[in-house]
Amino acid sequence: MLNQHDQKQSLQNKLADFEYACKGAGLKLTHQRLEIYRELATASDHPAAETIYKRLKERMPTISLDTIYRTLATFESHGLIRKVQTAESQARFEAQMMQHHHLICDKCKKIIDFQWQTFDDSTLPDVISTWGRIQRKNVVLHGICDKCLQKNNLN
Amino acid sequence: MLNQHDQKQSLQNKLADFEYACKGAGLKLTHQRLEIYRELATASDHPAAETIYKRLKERMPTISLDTIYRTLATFESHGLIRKVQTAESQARFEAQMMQHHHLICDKCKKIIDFQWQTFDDSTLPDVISTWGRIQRKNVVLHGICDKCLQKNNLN
DNA sequence: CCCACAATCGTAATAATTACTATTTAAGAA
DNA sequence: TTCTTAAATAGTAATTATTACGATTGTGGG
Repeated sequence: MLNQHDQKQSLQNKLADFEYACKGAGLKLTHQRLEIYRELATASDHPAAETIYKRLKERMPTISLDTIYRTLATFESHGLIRKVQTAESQARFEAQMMQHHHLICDKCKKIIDFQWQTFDDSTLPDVISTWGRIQRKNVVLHGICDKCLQKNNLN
Repeated sequence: MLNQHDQKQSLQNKLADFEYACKGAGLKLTHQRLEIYRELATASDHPAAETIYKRLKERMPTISLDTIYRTLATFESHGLIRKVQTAESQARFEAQMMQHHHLICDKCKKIIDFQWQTFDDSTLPDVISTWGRIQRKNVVLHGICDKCLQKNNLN
């Protein structure tokens, strides 16, 4: 497990890792894949496929929405990115693969990443032991962010 | 906060609470709403709208899919049920409103509820404090359940 | 440089959800 | 109990999100 410092991996390194992973998986390194990955890796807002499409279209006017969806699915199946669990209708994605947790504003739907080492180190309750093989344990916090509280005078 | 024992609330009590909540919210107590709620309250598999529709159609042949969606949305906005966060395209629902957590099999997509008092009692990391107002904190565990492990010889 | 085949583009199709309108029904008043 | 009215439903149409398809393009190995 990498430490706090390593999480702030430079974009350079991420892209290098990405290229290496593509090579290893036999995935051709296309312009589109590189740009889609770069877009997701630099985005901090866990964008939906449609959002990525709109952003990329500025730089790559001919890119197709199908390519975005297909590529994101490919990336996910190779463990390069993850689909974020939300209760929204549109799926959202993230390139951050290090252990982290989510803080979700139920008003503006903004998702923030955070670390919680104490939780990561904790042992699961006994009932779980017979269930199967646990691969990930994550915390999801829901609430209203400060900005929304002030905007709507909900405080 | 109710204790462990109260969580195993009888269907009778749940339905009574439901009727009371509808009355309080000015929601008409229709046959459809009652049956949709009953179906969800007795289901243990966090069903999708479509699933509820199929099940109810046996007993209520004329019920419309639109009613299922509309009613579930109404229930959710009144805090009677919750939309479960998944990475699937279909939204899934639950009537269990007591504090609990989810264990999800990434193979068969089955979702199991579990309790974790130690986690519920834990305090959040400091970074969170300035974010806004936290309303829920939940754990989501991902993995492969025993059944799937044996079926696919993944163990 | 050329070739094979994987990947893309543009569009069509499907899946999931929401909207619309005529009709029905719950629930309060008479 | 019957009447009244607004809310809710059924059936269907429309929209949104995602996936599929077939012709064309482009990567990467030889």
